Amino acid sequence: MIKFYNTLHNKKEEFYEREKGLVKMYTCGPTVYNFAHIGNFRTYVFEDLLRRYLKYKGYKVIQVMNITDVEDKTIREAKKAGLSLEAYTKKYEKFFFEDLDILGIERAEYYPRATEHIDQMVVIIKKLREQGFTYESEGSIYFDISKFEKYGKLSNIEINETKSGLRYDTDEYEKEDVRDFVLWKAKKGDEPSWNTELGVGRPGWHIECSAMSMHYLGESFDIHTGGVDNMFPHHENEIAQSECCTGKKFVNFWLHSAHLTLKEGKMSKSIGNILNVRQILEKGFSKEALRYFLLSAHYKSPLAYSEEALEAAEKAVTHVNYFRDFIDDFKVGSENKKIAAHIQEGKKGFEDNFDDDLNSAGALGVLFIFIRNINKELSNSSMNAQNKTEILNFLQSVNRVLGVLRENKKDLLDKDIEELIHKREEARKNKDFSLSDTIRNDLLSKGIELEDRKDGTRWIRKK
RNA sequence: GGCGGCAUAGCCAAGUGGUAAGGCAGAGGUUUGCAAAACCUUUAUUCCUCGGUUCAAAUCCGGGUGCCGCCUCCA
Repeated sequence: MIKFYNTLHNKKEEFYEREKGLVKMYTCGPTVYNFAHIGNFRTYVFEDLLRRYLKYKGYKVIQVMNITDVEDKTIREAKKAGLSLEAYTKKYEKFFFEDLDILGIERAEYYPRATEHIDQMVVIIKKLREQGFTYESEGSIYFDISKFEKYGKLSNIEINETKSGLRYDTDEYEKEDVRDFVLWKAKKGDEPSWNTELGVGRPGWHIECSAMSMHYLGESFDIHTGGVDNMFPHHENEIAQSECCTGKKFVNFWLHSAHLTLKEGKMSKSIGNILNVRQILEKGFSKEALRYFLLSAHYKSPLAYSEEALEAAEKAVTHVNYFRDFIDDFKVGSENKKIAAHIQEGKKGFEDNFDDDLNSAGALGVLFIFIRNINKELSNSSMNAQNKTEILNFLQSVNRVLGVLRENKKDLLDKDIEELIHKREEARKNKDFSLSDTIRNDLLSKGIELEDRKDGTRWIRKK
């Protein structure tokens, strides 16, 4: 039984799907006007964890992640760069997908671009207009939130209690109420525009997600996720426009992830305290360490960035990988009856934690206890081939969710390294320690670490 | 001003009524040609503070303090 903290009701709830065995989820994706920063990726890793765990539990998952390629920022930055909107956004879209791969984030089933779904947006806006939920002002179409009584339900915003003295840029908006939001923006200047039944213009940001989610997942679906900052107004607006359009409940479960923070507060482009994936790798951290760091705290707790935390993550990831390699290289002997029990315990602990609102931090704790138990077991007794296979299978199954194991060194075996190790073995036998140390240091400088054990020398790639 | 969240060891971080997981760092040990790594052992009488409920509280309730998020584009 899986439980999720459902923001819609502010409590943990048992998960249920609309269609047996199938989970349809929509995850708010990137606005492709720049590199996504690692705070953005905290949310994408959380969503990946959600997706992978649902699959681990046997669900078929259909995930949609939108690519926002038309809104104020993409238009502004494309113009600044002297590129067409398409040329400009495709560039960052490409970087985005590369970064997803670096972090081991599984691909969603659909990555719709807003610019390719204008028709679907127009259909929704027309329906809303027919039903009297909108009004027009200077060619733009706005959603009238006073027509939707549930407005504010998700974020617990009392719409009459807005901060007094709060300043809105009234020059830019011609709304009747400042909290109304725009569905369709009339063409301004030389902005990109589409000639539609609604006139010449472009869609507002909020309608993009409603249109793309309902197009691929239907009028009602199971899970919608995003960062907490999107709860209001974006998700609130999505609910309003979608439910007013269809008359049906939009989404059953809303999951929101907390921010990655720095001393200055949350990581955000407007504060300027951002780091992207490539910058982390340039500092010398591995991609697995970054992923581990991002899932080392529960997704609903703010996570503080620091290099110390990344260093700890790096060591922890190496620890797990070292263990996998140790098992992989283990010379089997007789059966060890305790191993199956440890695996069972580990599996239960892992699932209990993930069932409980994706408690990845708790699950990692279980994994390390498992590693210690097996190490202890093997330090003074042996195991047979079946034990070994079962341990490796368990690690693989856990890793299908966590994604922190590096490629098995045997997949990238390097003949030269093996040869050098052999040469060093000879030198050591001949007590030529200066040669053996030289070889060891050379390899270390290439990131290959040697370990002299009773049964020979092993090597691991540090990163 | 309104709404919400958080406060656990040197650092990071689980734990929501039954007597403090785990990672990193530190200490001791095993091992080693010497190392490094690995492995083992160990490290919070106590969970921001003050009161209350209870046989029992880090966990529930009330007051206080501090930090953060949202209320405006934002993962």
